[in-house]
Amino acid sequence: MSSDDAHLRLDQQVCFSLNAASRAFSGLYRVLLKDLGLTYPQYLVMLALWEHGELPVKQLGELLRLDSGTLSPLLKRLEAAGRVRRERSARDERSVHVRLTDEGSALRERAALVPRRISAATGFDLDEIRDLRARLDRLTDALDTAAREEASSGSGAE
Amino acid sequence: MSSDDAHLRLDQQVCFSLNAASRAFSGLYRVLLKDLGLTYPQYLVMLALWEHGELPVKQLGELLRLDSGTLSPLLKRLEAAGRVRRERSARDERSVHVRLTDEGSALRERAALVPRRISAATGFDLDEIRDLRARLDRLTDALDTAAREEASSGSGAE
DNA sequence: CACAATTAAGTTGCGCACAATTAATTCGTG
DNA sequence: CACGAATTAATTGTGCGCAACTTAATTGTG
Repeated sequence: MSSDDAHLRLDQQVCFSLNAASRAFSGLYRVLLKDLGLTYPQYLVMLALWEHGELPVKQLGELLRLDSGTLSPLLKRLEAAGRVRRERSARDERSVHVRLTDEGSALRERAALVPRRISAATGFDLDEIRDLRARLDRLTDALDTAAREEASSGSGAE
Repeated sequence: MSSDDAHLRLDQQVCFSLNAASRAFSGLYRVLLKDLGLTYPQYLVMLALWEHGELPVKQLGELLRLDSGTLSPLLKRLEAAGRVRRERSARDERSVHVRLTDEGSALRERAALVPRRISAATGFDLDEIRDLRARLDRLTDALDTAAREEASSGSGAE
């Protein structure tokens, strides 16, 4: 209704475009990971484990920005599928360590082609990818900060 | 293990960054929309209705890239909250038209501030936003195309 | 006109994301 | 050492996204 409708609408569409792109990625990953019996979030967990070997749930959550409400059932499914094992730490019984089974490690070979096919599908070159990633990470930081501020000013004690 | 690990890992992170940015947006919208009693997907539906007044579910799905499996329950919730009404079209009884209630229309005023606050939170200027959106839309198209090709070559007749 | 193919919504089932809560363990401080 | 605060996972509940399927109406073709 005001004069800056165009501005406002455009802006709304950044999030919309972002959302669409994110879902498009998921769709492609879904197809590529189907044979491996992995979802995209499960694939991310496997990537982290292939790189680090073993991780406490806490650290996995920090790496992937996911909380236990998401990770606990996800890890349960990965364990049921024989890809990982979970065991309480002896040193700190609050902590649960996730590590690959032999089957989980072996899956790495079969997943080797995935990144290349994703890369090819984007049609972006390395510089473009780097640039896009940088912008997105900057955006994420800005949004996270704003959300925290809104949350604390909205109902907080000030 | 191969020489292009860096390339592969970077690439994986585009999707990761994208996903993170998308969730960060959701988080901020969640805070801003809380008072209105809307989720972000519900807000998108309301935006479409505020713009078009009334829409068949089919067209709503095309605008938002969502299918009936997602929209049907979402619209049911919006209807239960008194924001929209659904009625079967008289001309074509397969089609269901969604239109705003008075309460739904009135909500527009209260949502007027949201885009501005989102815009401010990104820290991006108009050109940057336009550019980012263009890249993301290009990416989405490329990924959608690739997913379709993978799907048809994976199990299709050719 | 009849009937197969198509189209539009809805339903079911599964997995993810996240808020809120709970349970168990560890830490910190008196 | 005791006990409250903090930390770590897990659980519960709600909503979204999507595949697969169902139901009902319309369209197209003979």
